[in-house]
Amino acid sequence: MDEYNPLKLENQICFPLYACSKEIIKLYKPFLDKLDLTYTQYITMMVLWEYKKITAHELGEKLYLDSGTLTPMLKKLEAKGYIERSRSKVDERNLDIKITNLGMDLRKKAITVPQELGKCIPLEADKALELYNTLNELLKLLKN
Amino acid sequence: MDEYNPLKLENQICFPLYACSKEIIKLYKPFLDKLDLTYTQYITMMVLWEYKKITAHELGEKLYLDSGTLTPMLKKLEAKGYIERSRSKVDERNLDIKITNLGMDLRKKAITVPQELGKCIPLEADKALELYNTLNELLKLLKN
DNA sequence: AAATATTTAATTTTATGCAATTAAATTGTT
DNA sequence: AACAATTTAATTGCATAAAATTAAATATTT
Repeated sequence: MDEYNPLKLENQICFPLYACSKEIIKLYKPFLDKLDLTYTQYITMMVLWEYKKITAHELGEKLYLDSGTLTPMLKKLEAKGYIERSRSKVDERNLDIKITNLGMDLRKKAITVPQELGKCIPLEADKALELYNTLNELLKLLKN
Repeated sequence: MDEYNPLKLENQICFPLYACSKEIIKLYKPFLDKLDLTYTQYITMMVLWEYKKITAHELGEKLYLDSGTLTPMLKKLEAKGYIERSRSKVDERNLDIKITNLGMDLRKKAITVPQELGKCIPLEADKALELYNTLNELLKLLKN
Protein backbone atom coordinates (compact mmCIF):
# COMPACT_ATOMS: atom_id res chain seq x y z
CA MET A 1 0.00 0.00 0.00
CA ASP A 2 1.19 3.50 -0.86
CA GLU A 3 2.19 5.81 1.92
CA TYR A 4 0.09 8.88 2.51
CA ASN A 5 1.48 11.68 0.35
CA PRO A 6 0.89 15.12 1.84
CA LEU A 7 2.07 16.80 -1.37
CA LYS A 8 -0.57 15.33 -3.66
CA LEU A 9 -2.91 17.95 -5.07
CA GLU A 10 -5.90 15.82 -4.14
CA ASN A 11 -4.84 15.71 -0.50
CA GLN A 12 -4.95 19.50 -0.12
CA ILE A 13 -7.85 21.33 1.42
CA CYS A 14 -6.91 24.71 -0.03
CA PHE A 15 -6.96 23.59 -3.64
CA PRO A 16 -10.68 22.74 -3.95
CA LEU A 17 -11.40 25.95 -2.07
CA TYR A 18 -9.37 27.91 -4.60
CA ALA A 19 -10.77 26.04 -7.60
CA CYS A 20 -14.41 26.17 -6.44
CA SER A 21 -14.09 29.87 -5.79
CA LYS A 22 -12.84 30.51 -9.32
CA GLU A 23 -15.39 28.21 -10.97
CA ILE A 24 -18.31 29.78 -9.14
CA ILE A 25 -17.12 33.28 -9.98
CA LYS A 26 -17.13 32.13 -13.61
CA LEU A 27 -20.77 31.09 -13.19
CA TYR A 28 -21.59 34.68 -12.23
CA LYS A 29 -20.16 36.07 -15.43
CA PRO A 30 -23.17 35.80 -17.78
CA PHE A 31 -25.44 37.38 -15.17
CA LEU A 32 -23.01 40.12 -14.16
CA ASP A 33 -22.22 40.92 -17.80
CA LYS A 34 -25.82 42.10 -18.13
CA LEU A 35 -25.13 44.58 -15.33
CA ASP A 36 -21.72 45.54 -16.72
CA LEU A 37 -20.13 44.50 -13.39
CA THR A 38 -17.22 42.25 -12.56
CA TYR A 39 -17.49 39.96 -9.54
CA THR A 40 -15.36 42.29 -7.42
CA GLN A 41 -17.44 45.26 -8.47
CA TYR A 42 -20.59 43.26 -7.70
CA ILE A 43 -19.62 42.45 -4.10
CA THR A 44 -18.61 46.09 -3.67
CA MET A 45 -22.03 47.24 -4.87
CA MET A 46 -23.59 44.68 -2.54
CA VAL A 47 -21.98 46.39 0.45
CA LEU A 48 -23.08 49.78 -0.84
CA TRP A 49 -26.66 48.67 -1.50
CA GLU A 50 -26.76 47.84 2.17
CA TYR A 51 -24.78 50.70 3.73
CA LYS A 52 -25.23 53.51 1.16
CA LYS A 53 -22.11 55.25 2.50
CA ILE A 54 -18.91 53.75 3.88
CA THR A 55 -15.21 54.60 4.00
CA ALA A 56 -12.80 52.88 1.63
CA HIS A 57 -11.09 51.46 4.71
CA GLU A 58 -14.24 49.81 6.07
CA LEU A 59 -15.08 48.54 2.61
CA GLY A 60 -11.68 46.90 2.42
CA GLU A 61 -12.24 45.17 5.75
CA LYS A 62 -15.59 43.80 4.68
CA LEU A 63 -14.34 42.60 1.29
CA TYR A 64 -10.87 41.45 2.44
CA LEU A 65 -9.30 43.76 -0.14
CA ASP A 66 -6.61 46.43 0.24
CA SER A 67 -6.19 49.81 -1.39
CA GLY A 68 -4.06 48.35 -4.17
CA THR A 69 -7.15 46.54 -5.44
CA LEU A 70 -9.81 48.94 -4.24
CA THR A 71 -8.46 52.25 -5.52
CA PRO A 72 -8.54 51.44 -9.26
CA MET A 73 -11.77 49.42 -8.95
CA LEU A 74 -13.59 52.21 -7.11
CA LYS A 75 -12.46 54.67 -9.78
CA LYS A 76 -14.08 52.41 -12.39
CA LEU A 77 -17.34 52.27 -10.43
CA GLU A 78 -17.23 56.05 -10.18
CA ALA A 79 -16.65 56.31 -13.95
CA LYS A 80 -19.75 54.16 -14.49
CA GLY A 81 -21.66 56.59 -12.28
CA TYR A 82 -22.60 54.10 -9.55
CA ILE A 83 -20.62 55.68 -6.70
CA GLU A 84 -19.05 58.95 -5.61
CA ARG A 85 -15.62 59.23 -4.02
CA SER A 86 -14.82 62.13 -1.70
CA ARG A 87 -12.48 62.90 1.15
CA SER A 88 -14.07 62.77 4.57
CA LYS A 89 -14.50 66.19 6.11
CA VAL A 90 -13.95 64.72 9.57
CA ASP A 91 -10.63 63.08 8.67
CA GLU A 92 -9.19 63.82 5.26
CA ARG A 93 -7.16 60.63 5.28
CA ASN A 94 -10.42 58.73 4.84
CA LEU A 95 -12.13 58.33 1.49
CA ASP A 96 -15.91 58.26 1.69
CA ILE A 97 -17.68 56.07 -0.84
CA LYS A 98 -21.29 56.97 -1.43
CA ILE A 99 -23.74 55.19 -3.70
CA THR A 100 -25.53 57.30 -6.33
CA ASN A 101 -29.16 57.06 -7.44
CA LEU A 102 -27.93 55.25 -10.54
CA GLY A 103 -26.11 52.83 -8.24
CA MET A 104 -29.27 52.21 -6.25
CA ASP A 105 -31.23 51.68 -9.47
CA LEU A 106 -28.79 48.94 -10.41
CA ARG A 107 -29.94 46.97 -7.39
CA LYS A 108 -33.30 46.34 -9.03
CA LYS A 109 -31.58 44.78 -12.03
CA ALA A 110 -29.37 42.69 -9.73
CA ILE A 111 -32.12 41.37 -7.49
CA THR A 112 -32.53 38.13 -9.44
CA VAL A 113 -28.82 37.27 -9.60
CA PRO A 114 -28.52 35.35 -6.30
CA GLN A 115 -31.43 33.09 -7.14
CA GLU A 116 -30.28 32.49 -10.70
CA LEU A 117 -26.84 31.65 -9.47
CA GLY A 118 -28.25 29.37 -6.80
CA LYS A 119 -29.79 27.30 -9.59
CA CYS A 120 -26.32 26.83 -11.09
CA ILE A 121 -24.81 25.49 -7.86
CA PRO A 122 -25.46 21.77 -7.69
CA LEU A 123 -25.67 21.35 -3.92
CA GLU A 124 -28.51 20.12 -1.72
CA ALA A 125 -29.92 22.85 0.52
CA ASP A 126 -28.64 21.26 3.72
CA LYS A 127 -25.16 20.71 2.27
CA ALA A 128 -25.07 24.29 1.04
CA LEU A 129 -26.05 25.60 4.46
CA GLU A 130 -23.45 23.44 6.15
CA LEU A 131 -20.80 24.70 3.72
CA TYR A 132 -21.94 28.27 4.29
CA ASN A 133 -21.64 27.87 8.06
CA THR A 134 -18.25 26.18 7.96
CA LEU A 135 -16.77 28.77 5.61
CA ASN A 136 -18.05 31.70 7.64
CA GLU A 137 -16.72 30.13 10.81
CA LEU A 138 -13.35 29.57 9.16
CA LEU A 139 -13.29 33.09 7.79
CA LYS A 140 -13.98 34.54 11.22
CA LEU A 141 -11.20 32.47 12.76
CA LEU A 142 -8.73 33.42 10.03
CA LYS A 143 -9.34 37.09 10.76
CA ASN A 144 -7.67 36.78 14.19
CA MET B 1 -38.86 41.84 11.17
CA ASP B 2 -36.73 42.56 8.15
CA GLU B 3 -37.38 40.68 4.96
CA TYR B 4 -34.73 38.27 3.78
CA ASN B 5 -32.32 40.21 1.60
CA PRO B 6 -30.69 38.02 -1.06
CA LEU B 7 -28.27 40.80 -1.99
CA LYS B 8 -26.59 41.10 1.41
CA LEU B 9 -22.95 40.09 1.33
CA GLU B 10 -23.43 37.92 4.39
CA ASN B 11 -26.18 35.94 2.67
CA GLN B 12 -23.91 34.82 -0.17
CA ILE B 13 -22.25 31.43 -0.27
CA CYS B 14 -19.66 32.42 -2.85
CA PHE B 15 -18.21 35.28 -0.87
CA PRO B 16 -16.81 33.28 2.09
CA LEU B 17 -15.50 30.78 -0.44
CA TYR B 18 -13.70 33.55 -2.30
CA ALA B 19 -12.46 35.23 0.87
CA CYS B 20 -11.31 32.00 2.58
CA SER B 21 -9.47 30.98 -0.55
CA LYS B 22 -7.55 34.25 -0.64
CA GLU B 23 -6.85 34.28 3.10
CA ILE B 24 -5.52 30.73 3.11
CA ILE B 25 -3.34 31.40 0.08
CA LYS B 26 -1.90 34.30 2.08
CA LEU B 27 -1.08 31.87 4.89
CA TYR B 28 1.05 29.89 2.44
CA LYS B 29 3.16 32.91 1.57
CA PRO B 30 5.85 32.74 4.30
CA PHE B 31 6.39 29.03 3.65
CA LEU B 32 6.37 29.32 -0.14
CA ASP B 33 8.68 32.34 -0.03
CA LYS B 34 11.36 30.01 1.35
CA LEU B 35 10.96 27.89 -1.78
CA ASP B 36 10.77 30.93 -4.08
CA LEU B 37 7.37 29.73 -5.32
CA THR B 38 4.02 31.45 -5.68
CA TYR B 39 0.88 29.50 -4.76
CA THR B 40 0.08 28.83 -8.43
CA GLN B 41 3.62 27.65 -9.05
CA TYR B 42 3.39 25.47 -5.93
CA ILE B 43 0.25 23.61 -7.06
CA THR B 44 1.85 23.20 -10.48
CA MET B 45 4.93 21.64 -8.90
CA MET B 46 2.65 19.43 -6.83
CA VAL B 47 1.19 17.92 -9.99
CA LEU B 48 4.67 17.47 -11.44
CA TRP B 49 6.07 15.87 -8.28
CA GLU B 50 3.38 13.25 -8.77
CA TYR B 51 3.34 12.81 -12.57
CA LYS B 52 6.90 13.85 -13.54
CA LYS B 53 5.72 14.52 -17.12
CA ILE B 54 2.41 15.89 -18.35
CA THR B 55 1.11 18.01 -21.22
CA ALA B 56 0.26 21.66 -20.62
CA HIS B 57 -3.30 20.81 -21.57
CA GLU B 58 -3.68 18.09 -18.92
CA LEU B 59 -2.02 20.35 -16.37
CA GLY B 60 -4.58 23.03 -17.14
CA GLU B 61 -7.41 20.57 -16.59
CA LYS B 62 -6.04 19.47 -13.24
CA LEU B 63 -5.40 23.02 -12.02
CA TYR B 64 -8.47 24.64 -13.61
CA LEU B 65 -6.21 27.08 -15.43
CA ASP B 66 -5.99 28.00 -19.10
CA SER B 67 -3.03 28.81 -21.30
CA GLY B 68 -3.34 32.52 -20.62
CA THR B 69 -2.27 31.82 -17.05
CA LEU B 70 -0.17 28.72 -17.62
CA THR B 71 2.08 29.87 -20.46
CA PRO B 72 3.83 32.73 -18.62
CA MET B 73 3.89 30.82 -15.32
CA LEU B 74 5.45 27.72 -16.88
CA LYS B 75 8.09 29.92 -18.53
CA LYS B 76 8.95 31.25 -15.07
CA LEU B 77 9.26 27.74 -13.65
CA GLU B 78 11.49 26.85 -16.58
CA ALA B 79 13.63 29.94 -15.92
CA LYS B 80 14.05 28.77 -12.31
CA GLY B 81 15.21 25.42 -13.67
CA TYR B 82 12.43 23.31 -12.14
CA ILE B 83 10.80 22.17 -15.39
CA GLU B 84 11.51 21.71 -19.08
CA ARG B 85 9.08 22.69 -21.85
CA SER B 86 9.19 20.91 -25.19
CA ARG B 87 6.84 20.19 -28.06
CA SER B 88 5.46 16.67 -28.11
CA LYS B 89 6.93 14.54 -30.87
CA VAL B 90 3.65 12.68 -31.18
CA ASP B 91 1.56 15.83 -31.66
CA GLU B 92 3.39 19.10 -31.98
CA ARG B 93 0.36 21.07 -30.82
CA ASN B 94 0.95 19.67 -27.37
CA LEU B 95 3.52 21.08 -25.01
CA ASP B 96 5.17 18.51 -22.77
CA ILE B 97 6.11 19.66 -19.30
CA LYS B 98 8.80 17.59 -17.62
CA ILE B 99 10.18 18.04 -14.12
CA THR B 100 13.96 18.40 -13.77
CA ASN B 101 16.20 16.93 -11.08
CA LEU B 102 16.31 20.36 -9.48
CA GLY B 103 12.52 20.35 -9.52
CA MET B 104 12.43 16.96 -7.81
CA ASP B 105 14.96 18.18 -5.23
CA LEU B 106 12.59 21.01 -4.38
CA ARG B 107 10.06 18.45 -3.21
CA LYS B 108 12.25 17.62 -0.23
CA LYS B 109 12.20 21.25 0.86
CA ALA B 110 8.43 21.42 0.36
CA ILE B 111 7.57 18.26 2.26
CA THR B 112 6.84 20.09 5.52
CA VAL B 113 4.61 22.76 3.98
CA PRO B 114 1.26 20.93 4.18
CA GLN B 115 1.70 20.12 7.84
CA GLU B 116 2.90 23.62 8.73
CA LEU B 117 -0.04 25.10 6.91
CA GLY B 118 -2.42 22.69 8.58
CA LYS B 119 -1.35 24.16 11.91
CA CYS B 120 -2.43 27.61 10.67
CA ILE B 121 -5.94 26.48 9.71
CA PRO B 122 -8.13 26.72 12.80
CA LEU B 123 -10.55 23.87 12.05
CA GLU B 124 -11.28 20.67 13.94
CA ALA B 125 -10.17 17.56 12.06
CA ASP B 126 -13.72 16.35 11.45
CA LYS B 127 -14.87 19.77 10.26
CA ALA B 128 -11.89 20.01 7.95
CA LEU B 129 -12.62 16.59 6.50
CA GLU B 130 -16.26 17.47 5.99
CA LEU B 131 -15.27 20.70 4.25
CA TYR B 132 -12.76 18.82 2.13
CA ASN B 133 -15.42 16.32 1.03
CA THR B 134 -18.08 18.92 0.28
CA LEU B 135 -15.71 21.08 -1.76
CA ASN B 136 -14.43 18.15 -3.79
CA GLU B 137 -17.96 17.00 -4.44
CA LEU B 138 -18.95 20.50 -5.52
CA LEU B 139 -15.88 20.82 -7.71
CA LYS B 140 -16.68 17.56 -9.45
CA LEU B 141 -20.26 18.65 -10.07
CA LEU B 142 -19.18 22.05 -11.40
CA LYS B 143 -16.96 20.37 -13.96
CA ASN B 144 -20.03 19.00 -15.80
C1' DA C 1 -5.39 14.85 -52.17
C1' DA C 2 -7.65 19.08 -51.06
C1' DA C 3 -10.59 21.62 -48.28
C1' DT C 4 -12.66 22.14 -43.88
C1' DA C 5 -13.06 21.64 -39.03
C1' DT C 6 -10.96 20.94 -34.69
C1' DT C 7 -7.47 21.18 -31.24
C1' DT C 8 -3.94 23.42 -28.75
C1' DA C 9 -0.43 26.87 -27.03
C1' DA C 10 0.56 31.50 -27.37
C1' DT C 11 -0.74 36.27 -27.39
C1' DT C 12 -3.51 40.29 -26.24
C1' DT C 13 -6.53 42.83 -23.36
C1' DT C 14 -8.74 43.86 -19.15
C1' DA C 15 -9.22 43.25 -14.25
C1' DT C 16 -7.86 41.72 -10.09
C1' DG C 17 -4.80 40.88 -5.88
C1' DC C 18 -1.02 41.62 -2.80
C1' DA C 19 3.42 43.44 -0.91
C1' DA C 20 6.06 47.35 -0.44
C1' DT C 21 6.62 52.14 -0.69
C1' DT C 22 5.08 56.94 -0.65
C1' DA C 23 2.72 61.00 0.82
C1' DA C 24 -0.64 63.40 3.33
C1' DA C 25 -3.35 63.90 7.52
C1' DT C 26 -3.96 63.05 12.19
C1' DT C 27 -2.70 61.72 16.82
C1' DG C 28 0.42 61.32 20.61
C1' DT C 29 4.37 63.02 23.24
C1' DT C 30 7.25 65.85 25.03
C1' DA D 1 4.06 74.35 19.64
C1' DA D 2 7.35 71.02 17.75
C1' DC D 3 8.44 66.53 16.77
C1' DA D 4 7.60 61.70 16.28
C1' DA D 5 4.54 57.94 15.53
C1' DT D 6 0.48 56.26 13.39
C1' DT D 7 -3.09 55.91 10.03
C1' DT D 8 -4.83 55.88 5.46
C1' DA D 9 -5.31 56.12 0.29
C1' DA D 10 -2.58 56.06 -3.60
C1' DT D 11 1.12 54.24 -6.34
C1' DT D 12 4.36 50.77 -8.09
C1' DG D 13 5.81 46.26 -9.33
C1' DC D 14 4.86 41.60 -9.95
C1' DA D 15 1.88 37.59 -10.59
C1' DT D 16 -2.25 35.72 -11.60
C1' DA D 17 -6.84 34.94 -14.10
C1' DA D 18 -10.08 34.81 -17.79
C1' DA D 19 -11.99 35.95 -22.41
C1' DA D 20 -11.03 36.58 -27.09
C1' DT D 21 -8.08 36.12 -30.89
C1' DT D 22 -4.30 34.05 -33.57
C1' DA D 23 -1.50 30.60 -35.66
C1' DA D 24 0.16 26.13 -36.20
C1' DA D 25 -0.72 21.20 -36.24
C1' DT D 26 -3.77 17.52 -36.72
C1' DA D 27 -8.08 15.19 -37.80
C1' DT D 28 -12.12 14.82 -40.67
C1' DT D 29 -14.76 15.12 -44.71
C1' DT D 30 -15.48 15.17 -49.34
